[in-house]
Amino acid sequence: MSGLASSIERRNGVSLWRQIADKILQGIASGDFAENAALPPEIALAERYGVNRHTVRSAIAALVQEGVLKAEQGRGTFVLSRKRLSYPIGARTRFSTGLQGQTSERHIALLSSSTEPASRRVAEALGIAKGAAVIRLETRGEADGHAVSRATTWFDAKRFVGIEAAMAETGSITASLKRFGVNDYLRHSTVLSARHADADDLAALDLQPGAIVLVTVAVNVTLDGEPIQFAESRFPAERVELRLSAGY
Amino acid sequence: MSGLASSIERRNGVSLWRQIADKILQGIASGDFAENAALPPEIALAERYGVNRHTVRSAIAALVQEGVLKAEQGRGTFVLSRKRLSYPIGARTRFSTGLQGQTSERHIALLSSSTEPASRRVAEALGIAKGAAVIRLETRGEADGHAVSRATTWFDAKRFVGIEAAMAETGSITASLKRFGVNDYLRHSTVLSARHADADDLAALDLQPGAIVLVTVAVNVTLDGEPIQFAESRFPAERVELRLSAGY
DNA sequence: TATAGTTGTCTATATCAATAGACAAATTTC
DNA sequence: GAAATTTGTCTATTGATATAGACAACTATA
Repeated sequence: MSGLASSIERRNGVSLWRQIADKILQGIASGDFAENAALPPEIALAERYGVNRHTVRSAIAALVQEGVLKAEQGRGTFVLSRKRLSYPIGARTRFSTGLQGQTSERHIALLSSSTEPASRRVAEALGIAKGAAVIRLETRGEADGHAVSRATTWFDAKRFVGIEAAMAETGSITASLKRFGVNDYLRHSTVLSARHADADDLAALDLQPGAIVLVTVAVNVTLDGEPIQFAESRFPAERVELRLSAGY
Repeated sequence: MSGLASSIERRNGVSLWRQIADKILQGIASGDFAENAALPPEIALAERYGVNRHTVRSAIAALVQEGVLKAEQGRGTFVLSRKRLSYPIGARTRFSTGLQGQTSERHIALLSSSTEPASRRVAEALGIAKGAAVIRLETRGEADGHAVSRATTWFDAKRFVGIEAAMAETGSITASLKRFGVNDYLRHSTVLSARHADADDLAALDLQPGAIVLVTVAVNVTLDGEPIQFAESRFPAERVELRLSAGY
């Protein structure tokens, strides 16, 4: 790889400094720029990307703001360790077990909950009538104090009365479902896409505007094949990658 | 759902018109804006997103350029049918079988090929020594005349001598591997991420600058577990979604 | 045919983004 | 201590971005 000389596009709606900030992030993720080491000097980066030094400085300023880089006058600009989390995704993946070994502290925070009529999409996924009551949970996944996911989850309101309370108490979907007699469940289907983060995601995931999120839309079912949960999760692409293992 | 009022961020490196173009694309994908129907008038969109009408016009102009919308003076602006391709991904997925039923014509075009020493990443994936010769193929997947993927693939040069010729001839990885005695293979692991498209992707996938690509990095193995192929594929997020089915 | 609704074009203005050059301030190296 | 290297600050200029308002051109409908 090492996508060198893969140049920069002008007048496209994305400013040069943001594009270069993205390139530097890629460079860190791919190992081109080692962690805890100095970045090439600004003049070298400007030459490398074919832009003015001040443009590089804007990119660096944004990454310093994000906490990815640290600039020291006279010495250089340094890469703070910020490895991407690798988030396994598969039939039996749960949030807490997924990141085992990569982080020390992780849980799901319940941001808000509400009951609403099912949209067509939700109704079809859960196998209930359109307009039937569903419980919607807005949650944020956290690992080591950093937000790593932002999800919207729907349950059949009739079958899972009070699951929002269980969720707030336990901080775990799996534990909450157990209270309703669901001891095991499988991921039935997942659809993956990507887009720019919207204002909601930006705030919840502590991202800079323009950031990209990976989006998964999944249906979980019991071992009998009964759909119990429909969820859309957003992951910050700069901090998380999704891994599909063979044993899916 | 229906992320209404999820507002717009200013001075972040991404211009307002590009953010609004993204929102309109989302709206089409989510069904907020029906295909073949008229978009709300420019003034309504401007109010909805809290920007000037001219800014909305810039966004629409970009999407007209991309072929997503069609504006007609006096009548309105219309959504051209442009559904996302749903690309299945799993242990036994091949490009040609994957899109069956969704498109009529599909094949892989070989853009270029070369022999090079294996980087650390490639060597580890293929289980060969770093620096050993590998064949690199640059390909583009096409469906119905539209580019839907852009991939870089590596093979052990010793084991797959001349695979680039087979690839150019057959337009299929599966058929090419058959010539080397590989009648079946499995996807061993896949890592998923997303980023802004670089200049290469933009040209090959016919994207507008600022577009997002889904990135998969995969290792394919024979039934015996021998790694034979390492590939990084880029999919345009606005045209393709990846689907993981239960039967993975 | 008249009117309302919608897209297209034009002018003007203010701010952001990018380039350019010069020099200050801090650190490292000789 | 002097020189070289690197980040920080300042001024100036150009082009892209965003807002504002007015009006033309076209379409559909009453």
